[in-house]
Amino acid sequence: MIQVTAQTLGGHIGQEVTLDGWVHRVRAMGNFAFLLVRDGRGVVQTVLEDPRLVEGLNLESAVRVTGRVVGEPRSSSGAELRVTSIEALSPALEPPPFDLNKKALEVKLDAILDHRSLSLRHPKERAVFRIEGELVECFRSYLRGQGFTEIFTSKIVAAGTEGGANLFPIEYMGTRAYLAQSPQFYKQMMIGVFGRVFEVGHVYRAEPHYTSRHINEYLSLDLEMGFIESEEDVMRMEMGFLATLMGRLEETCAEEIALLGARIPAPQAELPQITLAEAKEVLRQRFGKELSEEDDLDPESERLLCQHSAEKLGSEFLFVTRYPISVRPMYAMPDRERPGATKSFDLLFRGMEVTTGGQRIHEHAMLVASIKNRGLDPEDFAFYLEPFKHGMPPHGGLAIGAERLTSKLLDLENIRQAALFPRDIKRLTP
RNA sequence: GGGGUCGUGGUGUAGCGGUUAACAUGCCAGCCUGUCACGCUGGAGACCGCGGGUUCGAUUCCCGUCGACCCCGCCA
Repeated sequence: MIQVTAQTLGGHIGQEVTLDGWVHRVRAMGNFAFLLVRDGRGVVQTVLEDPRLVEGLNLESAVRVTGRVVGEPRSSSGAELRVTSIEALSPALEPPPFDLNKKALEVKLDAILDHRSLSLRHPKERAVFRIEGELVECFRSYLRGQGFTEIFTSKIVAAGTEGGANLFPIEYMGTRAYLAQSPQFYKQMMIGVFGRVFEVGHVYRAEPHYTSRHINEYLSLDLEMGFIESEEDVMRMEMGFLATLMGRLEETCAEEIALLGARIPAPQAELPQITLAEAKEVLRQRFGKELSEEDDLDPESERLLCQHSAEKLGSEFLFVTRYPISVRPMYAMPDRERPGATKSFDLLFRGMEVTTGGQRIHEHAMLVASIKNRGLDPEDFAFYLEPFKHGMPPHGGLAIGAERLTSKLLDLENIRQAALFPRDIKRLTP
């Protein structure tokens, strides 16, 4: 017997096939019925000449249906499966808590997350994660093509990379450890080994915030590259990745993108960039918003700048560069030409910061001085500092928040919708 | 840590100082041979989050509490 899926059914007209999936909807028409079977990626309309075949089968029951595929102009898909038998592999014990077969899942976020394993069955909910999976896959394949090596660093660490305030402490063999807030130190250390590395992994932030763009565990797409001329090399790498991603998503996720009604930006070889100082000037002149020199951008400014970029600079992306030393971590490379500034950047997209990156300090003495300037003790960073005594090339890197990029790409209202099982200030289950 | 909004059948909403608490969807029963958000008829399902107060009377007003969501600081 031929096994088909929602994707492949149309190629088997005239054949006897089986299809595995879940009872998505039943439309009983009297002497016959339409049974919609949802499988891992699509939904197939099947026809039952005897509607009693589904009697007593709740929605969401796992079934194996057998029948013949026929071309059928009356069906909007052009083909349908005429079912001769239905095997209930695992009947649903009760109806689902909300309607999974409507066009949109009209349920409050709270209920969606409380019943995550069920809400994800909705075609639109799960589409988000097929796209997110493609995004990660593209990140990997693009960087491999650029000579990067994938690394897997420990998420259990002895100290944080940028201060200790927002770390999750854990009990570790009688001593205190922390969940990693970033693979920063390790990816830099691996520059001395591979030259170019990347990592896809969860990172942890214990910040007690509750907003639509924060979760306490998020997927960080990190890269770090050695032998660079400046942070511009890192920005170019990100532009290359993003252009490739946009083209690829349109190819591999067309169905999901259409289902979600998402607007994927057209691939652009170059993305606009402005310095932080220029950005503040735009905010002042165009939007009447005053920010002091030390201020970082607040969320409203990020939204306004993206509006500006879309309207005047021809892109929904915008690099903001040359952040001051005061708002960047100790490893950020100072800009020799502009005292007080660093060779760093953020990437804004549709109103949100989706990336932070920059060139790093690679000279041992300068790094030690920077650590001391922050009131930190270089002794505490001995393991990190070691490779810097042994030929650490000029290097830089960045981190992309996968859920943030995904949620903005798909116009999701809340970042939690781009996390399978989000961890936030209140939610530890499911 | 600070500020705001909201808690009404399974789900999503409406309403309001006195109501048989409404609508949609789901569920149950019946009808329907081409639906694709199928349709039609009937039915069940809510002590209006919890506690206290004001009032002749509170789901409605006030206070507290718990919960949810949003914004800010910070960040991806």
